[in-house]
Amino acid sequence: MARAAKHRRQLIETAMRLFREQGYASTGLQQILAESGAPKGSLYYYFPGGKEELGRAAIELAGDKILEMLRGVEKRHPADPIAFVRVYGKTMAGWMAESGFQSGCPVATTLLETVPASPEMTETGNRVVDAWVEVISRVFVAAGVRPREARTRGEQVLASMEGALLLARVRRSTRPILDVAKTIWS
Amino acid sequence: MARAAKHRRQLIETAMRLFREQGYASTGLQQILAESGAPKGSLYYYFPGGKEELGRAAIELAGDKILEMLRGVEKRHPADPIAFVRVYGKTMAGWMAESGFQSGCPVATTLLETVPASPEMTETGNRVVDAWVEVISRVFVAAGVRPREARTRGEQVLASMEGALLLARVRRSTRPILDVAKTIWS
DNA sequence: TTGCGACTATGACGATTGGTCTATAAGAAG
DNA sequence: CTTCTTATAGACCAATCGTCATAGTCGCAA
Repeated sequence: MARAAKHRRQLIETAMRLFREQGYASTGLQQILAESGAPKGSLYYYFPGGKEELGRAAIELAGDKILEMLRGVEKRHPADPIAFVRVYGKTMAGWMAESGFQSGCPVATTLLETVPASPEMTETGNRVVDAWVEVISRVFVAAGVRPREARTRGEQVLASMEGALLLARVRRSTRPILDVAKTIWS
Repeated sequence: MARAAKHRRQLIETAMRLFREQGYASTGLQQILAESGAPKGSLYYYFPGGKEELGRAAIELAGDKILEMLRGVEKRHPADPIAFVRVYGKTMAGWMAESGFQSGCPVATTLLETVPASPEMTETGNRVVDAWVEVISRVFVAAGVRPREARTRGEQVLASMEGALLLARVRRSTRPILDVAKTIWS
C-alpha cells in the first residue's frame, strides 16, 4: 500500500471540487482522473461502486468540511443565533466570491442530480444534512429555544442558506446570501 | 408551418419535465426525443443551438408556469404576505408529494448545472427569477413595506423556498417546505 | 538468495450512448 | 414541372462508464 492510499484521497478531493463547480453528471471520470493524477484502474479499485460511490465519498468529505466550519462558528457564538448566522453567511459568501461564484454548496448540486435515482445517495445526503442541522439547532437551544422548535429553526436557517447560495450563483452576487444572514429574527 | 410547430412545443415540454426530474446533464436527447415523440431531426431544426438552447426554452417555460401560479396566489392574497407564502408553500409541497418527491423546482437543478458554463443560461435564469421576485415583492409592497425592502424580502422568501425544495427532496418529506411557509414574519 | 503466493494497483480495451451535422425527402406555391 | 421552405432520418465521431487481464510489491518459507 503506497502510503495510506494516496490516490484514493486525491480522487475524492478532486471529485469534490469538480462536482461542486460543474455538477455530478457533467463531470466525466476522465477529467477527475486527469486532474487528480490518479490512474484509471485505481478508481475502480478504491471505488468498486464506480462513479456513484466516489460521489458519495465526495459528498461525505464536503459535508465534513462544512460541518467543521459550522462548529468553528458555533465556538465563536455558541448561544447567539443571530451572530451565528451572520458569520455563517459571511463565510459562505466569501467562498462564493473567491471562486468567481463557482463554488456554491458542495453537496446541493450533486444531491439534486443523484437523489432521484439513488437511495444510497439519498441516505448519505440525509446524514450529512442532519449533522449540519444539529449544530445550528444547538445554537438555538443554547439561546433558550425549546429543542423541538430549535430543530425546525435549524432546518429553516439551512434552507434559507441553501436557497441563497443558489440565487447567488445565478445572480453572480453575494447579495442574496448576506440578505438572508440579516433576516434571522428572535 | 405545419400546425404551429407542434413538435417544437412537445420537445420543450418533455425537456422541462425530464430536466426537472433527472437534471440537465443526466438527461439524454435520445430520451427527450423518444418521450416527446418528435423526430430526431426536428431538434436541431427548431433549436440550432442544440441541447443548451432547448434547455433555455425549458427554463423559460417552467418559469412561466411558476409565474402563473404565483400570480394566482397573489390574486387570492394581494396584500397578505403571510397568507401568500403559506399558499405558495402548500402548492409547492403538493407538487412535490404528488410526484414522489421527484418534481422539485423546475429550474433549480438545470440552472445549477448549466450556469457555470453558460452566460446565456445565466441571463435566462436571472430573467426568470426576477419575474418571480417581482410578484412576491408586490405583495409586500401592498402590505405597506417600502419598495426597496420589499424586494429584499421577496428574494428572501424565494431563497427559503428554493432551499426548502432541495431539503424536501433529500428528506423525501414536505416538512421543510411547510415549515418555511410558517416562518414569514411581519 | 531464491521462489512463491497473496495482496495491491494499473493501463488497455469495449460496448454503449453522448450531442451534432449534413444530405435529402415532403409539401406548398408559382 | 420547377422552386423554395419546412421538416426529417441517418451517419458521425468523440466521450461516456465499466471490466478485465496483468503488472508490481511485499512478506515469508525453503
